[in-house]
Amino acid sequence: MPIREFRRSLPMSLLRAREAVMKNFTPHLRQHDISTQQWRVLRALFDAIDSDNPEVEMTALSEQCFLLLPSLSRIIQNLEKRKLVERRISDKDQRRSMISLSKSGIKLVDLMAPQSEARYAHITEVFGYGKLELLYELLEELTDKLTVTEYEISDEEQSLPGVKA
Amino acid sequence: MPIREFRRSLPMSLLRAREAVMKNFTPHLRQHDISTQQWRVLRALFDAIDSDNPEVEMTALSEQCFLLLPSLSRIIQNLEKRKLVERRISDKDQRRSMISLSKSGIKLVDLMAPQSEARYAHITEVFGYGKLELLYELLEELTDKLTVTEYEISDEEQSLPGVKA
DNA sequence: GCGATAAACATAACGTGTTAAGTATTTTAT
DNA sequence: ATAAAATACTTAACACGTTATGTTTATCGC
Repeated sequence: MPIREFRRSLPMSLLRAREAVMKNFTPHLRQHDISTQQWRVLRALFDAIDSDNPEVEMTALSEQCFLLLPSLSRIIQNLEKRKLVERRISDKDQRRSMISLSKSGIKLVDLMAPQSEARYAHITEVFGYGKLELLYELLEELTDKLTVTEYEISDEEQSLPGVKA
Repeated sequence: MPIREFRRSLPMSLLRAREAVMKNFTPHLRQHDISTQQWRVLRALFDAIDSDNPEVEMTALSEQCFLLLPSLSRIIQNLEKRKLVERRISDKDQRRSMISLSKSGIKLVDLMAPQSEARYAHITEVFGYGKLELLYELLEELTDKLTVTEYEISDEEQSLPGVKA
């Protein structure tokens, strides 16, 4: 008997959906020479301004943006060169970098965010609010259930943040 | 008013879910030095064996595997060096490459497929068959609806395969 | 206090994503 | 029949994903 037809695979379906969604955003981002990952960083730093502290450490930022540290390291260097973010070494701990949006960074997010929100509204309208909420819930539940049972199925021991064996 | 909290963004949710799912497969793939993309190619070529023709053209393969041609081009070169796939120039059209699994390629897929299926069964069990089906349907509908309306919202004209304006 | 360990990042290396440009065939138009 | 356009890739360039390794600073054990 043939193995499951591979076009109906969960990773592929998620990938296709993600690509379809992203195509609604990337053209606008590209007009400003911002990648989707760079945009995630800018958005996260923008959100931080409204909270207590506008400065975010690399590790915290990498978790919020779902980026690995090596990727974030390059991205911040890039954004730093373009004067969109600023880096300050922590006084208390010389290892820590405190990242924040620069003035032009804030200006850029202010400029771009409305367009992004408009595209998001478009997706919500096309797909339907109820279905979108349902999809969010399903995705979250899937992620949670797979993350919790993750270590049970790994052959080799691997570090699992948040899970103490 | 603050813009929508960015951790609840559709691309991020899809990305997190995909990552969570992939973590069930990648350790096994890595044991055989196969990337997820390489695995998609091997699986597609394996499926082709059961159909009428075991040889697949690059363009067809790229569509089936959801890979852009430049990526596929590198991947096939890699798999060719490792003697997992074979390439033959089409007699009818010298531009076309006909790709097929080699004997050792078939052996590798035969060896790896059961493990992959087992992981997939695990996911189905953990998440629930019904929910998985529902998720598939939602993802497909989302993808379709966004793909159809794609050209309406693009600022610049861009080539849209499968959509004649 | 001082050596060992850990934490916070940076760099390196390789594969992939993506756009642009190049090459070689085939088809089309005249 | 031949120049022009299209097709099927390949190559190039740059950013990101991922693992491994390096570097610096802080903390822990004694």
